[in-house]
Amino acid sequence: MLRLSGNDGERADAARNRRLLLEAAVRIVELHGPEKLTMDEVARHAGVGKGTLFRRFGNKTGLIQALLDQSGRDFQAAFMSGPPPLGPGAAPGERLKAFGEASIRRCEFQGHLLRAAQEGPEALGHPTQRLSRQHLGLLLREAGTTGDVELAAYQLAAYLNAGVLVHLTEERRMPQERLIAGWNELVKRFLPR
Amino acid sequence: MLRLSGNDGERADAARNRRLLLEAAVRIVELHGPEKLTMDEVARHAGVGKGTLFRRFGNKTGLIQALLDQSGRDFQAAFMSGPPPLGPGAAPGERLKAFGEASIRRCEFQGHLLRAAQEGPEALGHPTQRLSRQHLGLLLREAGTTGDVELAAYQLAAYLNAGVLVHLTEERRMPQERLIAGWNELVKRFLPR
DNA sequence: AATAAAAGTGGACCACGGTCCGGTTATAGT
DNA sequence: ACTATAACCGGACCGTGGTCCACTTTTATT
Repeated sequence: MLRLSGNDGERADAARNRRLLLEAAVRIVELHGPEKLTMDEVARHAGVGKGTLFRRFGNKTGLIQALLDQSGRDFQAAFMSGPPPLGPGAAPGERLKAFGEASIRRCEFQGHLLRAAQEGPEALGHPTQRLSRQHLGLLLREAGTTGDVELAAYQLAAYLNAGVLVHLTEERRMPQERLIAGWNELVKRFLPR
Repeated sequence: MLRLSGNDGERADAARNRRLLLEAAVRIVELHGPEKLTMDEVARHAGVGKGTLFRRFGNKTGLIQALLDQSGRDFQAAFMSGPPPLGPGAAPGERLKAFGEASIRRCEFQGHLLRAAQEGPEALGHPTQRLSRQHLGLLLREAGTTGDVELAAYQLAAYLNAGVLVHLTEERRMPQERLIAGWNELVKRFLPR
């Protein structure tokens, strides 16, 4: 029987192409902005067929998530096991504030990509989003919030949606500080007094 | 100089085609569901060219908004000038609760269309959504909520987003009553105690 | 009734996301 | 080295949303 020897169950040529594709995508975004990121162009710049691109990343959302993967992992690691106030060690209320602030700041540079990755009917079911809500729910419970905590997590997460945040900053021209202050107010409303 | 005589600045043939197109769209949605609502099919069933369809409604979102227009106008009229508790006359807190409940119930039958109409980067800037947020902000102010009321309206509206609501009901299988109770809890958090 | 301009019309055309499948290549076992 | 097979590859192809523009129809004016 045949077995794979690549470290991730991925053949060497496939791994090479994944690298080429990601590099091409990064170059396109840096040079021409996220709106020019089309699947055809990525494949073309990588010198690879379109089928390969879709086999590697599933769809455009998957490609964008791969692009965001590094900073996404960093972010997850930070709030799951990093230093306070984002990570464990601080009071849950402080961690909630830090979580929102970090999310909002992340939108400054990656807002458009994040929005693209978060739109579509299935986005809310994606593991990354689930993890965020789970984390929010956990902190709320730790903080002693009563009632339907699961829904409360959805309510908090809804405000941190990249589509909302980008609209607020670009269309409504609200500075980050205001969005962060708004988040802190919101969090305070959820904490028991 | 030429002038239009149609009541809405629309030529007779154009009005006829608008009617045909809307009827075709309604038929398609009723018969085969919203996912089968393609612009080509609508034009074909209406016996009209695609260019005409796009001239009338701008884009697919515009067509869907036109489909939702009737119930949307009813809803707006209800909370702007209808009977309490949705309309003026009731306490602002009660009106807020009624607003959310009505929004959530509307999603039961029109969720998928509403979601389609609300996705995309420009949806948050659409007049309908602006009006909703304005209304929420007004009620919050009337209720004596302090702080950044404008952002608070965004925070409330974010939970009533059709994408969120549909996900909650269909993916997470939450009953409407729970979503409504969650809304009431949320509203309570925004009211001064 | 004739006229001219504004408004409307339709379908060819385009870009993009996504699928499919016959041919190719890397890999494990011999 | 040879072979079998799973994984990979590329690009032709499709559906959909949206644009474009030469042609037709309505309408106010005369």
